[in-house]
Amino acid sequence: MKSTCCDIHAKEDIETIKKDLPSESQLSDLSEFFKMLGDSTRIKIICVLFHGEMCVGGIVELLDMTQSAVSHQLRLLKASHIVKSNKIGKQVFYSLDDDHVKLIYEMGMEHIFERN
Amino acid sequence: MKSTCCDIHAKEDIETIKKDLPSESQLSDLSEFFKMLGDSTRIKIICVLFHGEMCVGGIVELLDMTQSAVSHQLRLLKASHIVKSNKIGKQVFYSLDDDHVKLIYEMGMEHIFERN
DNA sequence: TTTACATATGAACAAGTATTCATATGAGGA
DNA sequence: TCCTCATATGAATACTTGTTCATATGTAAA
Repeated sequence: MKSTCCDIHAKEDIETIKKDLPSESQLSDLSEFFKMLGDSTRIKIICVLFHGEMCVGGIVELLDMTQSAVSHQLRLLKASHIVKSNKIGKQVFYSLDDDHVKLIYEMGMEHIFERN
Repeated sequence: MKSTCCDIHAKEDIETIKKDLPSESQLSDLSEFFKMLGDSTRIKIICVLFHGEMCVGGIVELLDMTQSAVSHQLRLLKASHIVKSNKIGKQVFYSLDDDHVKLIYEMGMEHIFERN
């Protein structure tokens, strides 16, 4: 905890970086966002929605999961503004709500493939 | 679970999308990767390393956390090939090991700012 | 207005995980 | 060699979270 450990970095550098760091709440929001992508079920749902709008029952069939489990995850994704919903009759259609997600997904895939 | 729920989508569509989905293990790897970004402490560490190489003690001082907690998280980040380490004498310097991370981080930030 | 269907939701449980504490490792200086 | 410093690590604990089960809501058809 002593500041003597990093002699290679002047005290000023540490302070400069500290001031440059985003706020606690911003970083918290950001990690919450990535946490949404950090679950196998949710990534699968997002993957399905890359193909376009899909109703809950369709997602359930595609992923071979419980309707309840899918519904719970859709709720989280919606709260994070990653998906949006559109009710038509008895059915609720979900679709992606953010163009960044596709790019982020693709770069994540690149990371997976390029690592040793 | 009946396939009658999504009359708007022909049975063929469901099967087509199913075949188009990445493998279970790819999606699992991908979600594991995002899971690494989905923690406040780890995002902070990554954020610090955007400024360049930094020793453990420096990160500890910057984030005002236990050396043990930081070390545990660095271990996870290293296992995910997000950071790499470089030992010089008694100190271990960590730096980013993947160019995608910075881009992914920035897009994540855009998502945070653009949502309502 | 009943009934069936599509989806949402609350509670409970199991599994996973971040931090802490204590201690180990390993390298350089005395 | 002995001691100190920087970092790593194992075990324990508290907390978070994904799924399941049961049930509620809401919509359309009969």
